[in-house]
Amino acid sequence: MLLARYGAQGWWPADSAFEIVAGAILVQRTAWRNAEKAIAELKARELLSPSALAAADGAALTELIRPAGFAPTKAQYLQAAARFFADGGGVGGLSSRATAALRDALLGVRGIGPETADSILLYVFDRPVWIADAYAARIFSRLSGKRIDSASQHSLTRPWTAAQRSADLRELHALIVAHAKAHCRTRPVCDDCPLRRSCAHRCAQR
DNA sequence: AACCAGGAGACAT
DNA sequence: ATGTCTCATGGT
Repeated sequence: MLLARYGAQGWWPADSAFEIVAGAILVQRTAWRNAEKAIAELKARELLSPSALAAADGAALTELIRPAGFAPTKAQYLQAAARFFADGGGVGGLSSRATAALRDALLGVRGIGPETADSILLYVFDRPVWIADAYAARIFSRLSGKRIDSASQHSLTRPWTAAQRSADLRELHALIVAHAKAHCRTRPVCDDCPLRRSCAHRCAQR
């Protein structure tokens, strides 16, 4: 029903797989439009490849991505990720690994935490993974009427995904983001929420 | 002019 | 294992 309401989201457009990786890091705790500016700067300088980004000057990189916020930190994160992909033989080289092993390896990279790792698994490596992000937590908390803490956010959302197709999970994640943005903010009551039937608590009007 | 936007790491408990 | 604190910028 979310699909009917919001339509296909065409999620995460990017020219290359590694652009998605960079985007996933740059967008952390940041509005997409700000991350987008940083990506445009990187793209204009041909820095959106693991080797080029790993070789870039850190201070210069910091200036390029300043619009995305947390620039000094994210510059380090980006280069750590670039090194990881370069050392691993790029997306192609890494894709021979099993999902669980790949996830562990990603989590070992500075700047790649659970959400970013799962986003990369789903959108770069096409693995069927549920993304338990803040938006999903918001929706589940509205549906259940309970607060979703970090622990239950992790456990409650992960197990049933094994049989799902990655394409569906991509779309679902995108729809959840769209819905959470439109309805599940912090204020109460919404009359036209598509989840209203099962929405024991309430959704928020914008 | 406060408030928020696809988090993650360091650190303490 | 589970909570705080900090990090930084641009748009409403």
